Amino acid sequence: MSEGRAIPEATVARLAVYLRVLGSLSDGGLSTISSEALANAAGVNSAKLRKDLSYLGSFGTRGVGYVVQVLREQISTCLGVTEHRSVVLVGVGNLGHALAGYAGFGSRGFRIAGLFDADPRRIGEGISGLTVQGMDELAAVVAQEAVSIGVIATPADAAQEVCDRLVAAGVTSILNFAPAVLSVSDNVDVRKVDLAVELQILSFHEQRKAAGLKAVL
Amino acid sequence: MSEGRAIPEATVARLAVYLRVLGSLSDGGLSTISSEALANAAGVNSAKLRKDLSYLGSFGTRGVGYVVQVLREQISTCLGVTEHRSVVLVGVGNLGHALAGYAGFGSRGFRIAGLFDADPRRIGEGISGLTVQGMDELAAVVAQEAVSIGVIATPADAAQEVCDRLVAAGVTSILNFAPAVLSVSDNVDVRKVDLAVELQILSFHEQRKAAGLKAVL
DNA sequence: AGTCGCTTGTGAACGTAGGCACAAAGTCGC
DNA sequence: GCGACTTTGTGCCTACGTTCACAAGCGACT
Repeated sequence: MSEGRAIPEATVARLAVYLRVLGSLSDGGLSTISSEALANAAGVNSAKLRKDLSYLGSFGTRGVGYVVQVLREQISTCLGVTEHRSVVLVGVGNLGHALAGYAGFGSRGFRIAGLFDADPRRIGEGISGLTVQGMDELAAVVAQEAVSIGVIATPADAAQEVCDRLVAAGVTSILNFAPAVLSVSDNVDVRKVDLAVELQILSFHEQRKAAGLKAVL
Repeated sequence: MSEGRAIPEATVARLAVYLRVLGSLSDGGLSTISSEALANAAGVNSAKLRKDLSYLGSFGTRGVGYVVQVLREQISTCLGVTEHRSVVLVGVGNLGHALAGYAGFGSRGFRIAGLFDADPRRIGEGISGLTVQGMDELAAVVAQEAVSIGVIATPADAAQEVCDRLVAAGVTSILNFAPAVLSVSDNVDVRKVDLAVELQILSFHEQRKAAGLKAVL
């Protein structure tokens, strides 16, 4: 199966999870693993896992399984996180602070190249080794550090403007934590994480469980 | 279309977004809206929006559109957020702090009924009007405040244990921010948010864009 | 009251994703 | 070297989700 094949979106999301799980397993000293075992550790069906991996090529050994190290390299290459990728973070409020201090980014292939905020009172503040800069500096940092990903952690009403500035500066992928719909041109990818939406989805299922219970009574 | 019909998972996620968008529109004084306009504001296709709404029943008016207020009530009811739903948050580190202070929960149907942490040094700390409690208090709070949703914002290695304790206390839905796969019994719903995974998905698309560019050259 | 224009609600077609089950391909023991 | 056993890679089928396109329904205007 060649590298040229289009990889489904759903598969990409799972590959990232496999990579994380493989990291722990590898730290535990495991050198090879079967699809069954890895699938269990990642919480998916083993057939689905094999199909996912088959998009990257076929480098498992029948009767044995996969070599953990090889798998990590293949997935890292596919996801483009073989060397660290630079990101900028805009909005250093509550959530922005937490993100800036999140160790998981560094250990999983990302480097925060800059922190930005529109509020003059926050500029100059130091957060985990970085200094918060004003929005005027954004374009220069993005260009100089070859940043391709921007993270938006501003209030909703500022999100679209920040997004536009990021795109203007050359960013082509955006991770948006603000509860707002962003409109961007086709060549820019946006992923959104809305914490309240996640809770509401869970709430829906709770609602269903409660309704089901009532029906039984 | 009756309430009894099963609502697809994908639709539920979008309903939460519609509800958010309707909130802003309603604040802006709008009283009715067409599927086309709402779809634009929510960033989806209008046919999809109509189909989504049709799962709740049919209360649009042909030639006119939907009454904003009615729509909000219908969606709120469906999602089970007509009155505030209580949640508990476990893990008051970097991210936990941010979540505890997030105003969006309150305004979108949720109330934080308790903050918990295993670290004795954090117990007693006050965060946005609440006091951090020890894990021993968890079960009592869950029972007393009728909490059905738990949020895990601990390090990965503590996540499974915290999850088990939440379930034992009676929580039936979990939102997991820890980069770990949780195993739970079938009657418990888990949603996970992994910040690094989100970035890796964006990274993948960047990788593709770069590869495409190279192919052109 | 009748007609016209607009918008909903939905059937039908299409595309994507998931899961089973099995042949192919390798290892290990003898 | 050979046979038994293990595990991969994948073809096929089913289920889910998305999009199109249009008939049915409602209000506004005459």
